[in-house]
Amino acid sequence: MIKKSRRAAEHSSMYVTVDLVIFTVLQDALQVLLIERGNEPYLGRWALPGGYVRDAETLDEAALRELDEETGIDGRRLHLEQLRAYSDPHRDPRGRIITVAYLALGPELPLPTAGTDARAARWIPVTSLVDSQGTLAFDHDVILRDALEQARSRLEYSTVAAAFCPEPFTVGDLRHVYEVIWGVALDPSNFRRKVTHAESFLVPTGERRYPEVGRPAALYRRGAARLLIPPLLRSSDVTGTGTSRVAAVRRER
Amino acid sequence: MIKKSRRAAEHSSMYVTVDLVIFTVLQDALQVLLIERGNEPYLGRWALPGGYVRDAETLDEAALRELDEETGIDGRRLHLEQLRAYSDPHRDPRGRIITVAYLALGPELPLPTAGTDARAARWIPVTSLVDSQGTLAFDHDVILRDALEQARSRLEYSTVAAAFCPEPFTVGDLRHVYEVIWGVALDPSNFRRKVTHAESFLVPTGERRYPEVGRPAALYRRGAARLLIPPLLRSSDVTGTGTSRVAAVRRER
DNA sequence: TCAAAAGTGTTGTTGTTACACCCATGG
DNA sequence: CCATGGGTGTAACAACAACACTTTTGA
Repeated sequence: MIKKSRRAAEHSSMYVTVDLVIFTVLQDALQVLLIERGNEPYLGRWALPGGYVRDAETLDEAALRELDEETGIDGRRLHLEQLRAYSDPHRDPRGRIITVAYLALGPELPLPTAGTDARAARWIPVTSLVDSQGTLAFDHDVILRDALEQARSRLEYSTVAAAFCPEPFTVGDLRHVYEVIWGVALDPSNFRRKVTHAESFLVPTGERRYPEVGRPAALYRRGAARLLIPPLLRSSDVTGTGTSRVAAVRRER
Repeated sequence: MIKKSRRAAEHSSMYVTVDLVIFTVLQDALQVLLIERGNEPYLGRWALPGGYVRDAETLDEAALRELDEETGIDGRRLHLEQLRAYSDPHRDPRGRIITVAYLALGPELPLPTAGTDARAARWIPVTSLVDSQGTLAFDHDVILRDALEQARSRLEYSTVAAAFCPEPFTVGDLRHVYEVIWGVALDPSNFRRKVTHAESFLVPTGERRYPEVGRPAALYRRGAARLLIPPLLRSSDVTGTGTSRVAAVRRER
């Protein structure tokens, strides 16, 4: 912010946007909120929700505002973190627009209504998008891929997985989140031990949930801990995209 | 990038800068490159090097260019990664300027020459800055703190520590980097086992280095691995700022 | 032969994996 | 009484911390 102010042509102001990668777990799949664009460029293509950053707001505030405008969700109820900035000079055909992507994680959210200039808004299974690249507007394919990896990594070292579960939830609910996002099957007994032994991760309510079939499960709320100690590591090969093998992998040797 | 284009006053273009947190290990301490500002605002105050992003370049390219301009270093020889964006509307008194911070890690670098509009450029021990907050220009104290935590965390899961060591280096050199950055003492034998067992972290050259005193040490170059498997975790309480206890902590119970 | 740093071996502990087994409920 | 998930126990194994010990050099 110091140098080269004499050569004004070399640097000029730019537009800055935030784009939101909003994940939720729905129907045994990780889903991302996409909108169908109602304007040029990329008219009719699916894209991440987002918008311009205003003069007097921080990026975090812009992300929260866009979240509210696009989904009607109160951002304080979900996990929101900055992912990174994307800055290719040609990423937007309208001109120089850099964007800061945000990762948002939340429990089963209401189906959003389309905004004023979006034709539609939908939850889309992430796996269907990652398998077939090149479908989203702008560089949103890349952003989505980075966000997915970030989300998977976050589950290892933090307690954010609980942000996907409406409270109160069972250990089984929580395990389901891990299985869907990592695309693997986890051993129920070992998983239980780990999450219940991690301090301040789960707070028992004392209540139980009676399922249609099977033994009732203890209910929990989210504890105060935000870091998961010790971490819950994925055993390596969690690189694929499929939720298809969730059932198949269990107990394979 | 879609909504509210009719209310132009709400969002306007902004200036975007990159700021560099350049770390090196020098004289048993982690040092950061700072410049003394030669212009208003914050004239005479110490700040992170950085500059405006130009029209036709990505943020990465801007960071590499600034690195070259401020230090004369070829950025391809060191580790460079995006940290995050800082966007407080009042972070720069000149107006709305958001910045994207970069973390750069490299081996003992040449003492930089001051740029055209910086009075001076110096390596400063990080601990002296973190202990006394509120000394740097803009929000650079916050950026520095975030960068330090990021660097400490990176050592756990990646092989970047080797980026601080001029090749070829010994296991002792590498351990020294960990000790200085984490501010703790590590057990030499256990450290050795971990880094030599991690695949493709260290490549033996077959040579040895003969120190002034003591047994000669095997020399290594950096291997191809960028992820450290298994990770080298700091045992928890690595939160302080001091390198002062490096020697004292060893073998405490 | 001593100091100093490199490097090896060993032991107890902790966390993980794989799996056997028991529990509580609705049909 | 059986299917279905919830939940406990346990033995084999891997990683790790602590630390005793050996090796190789210059002085």
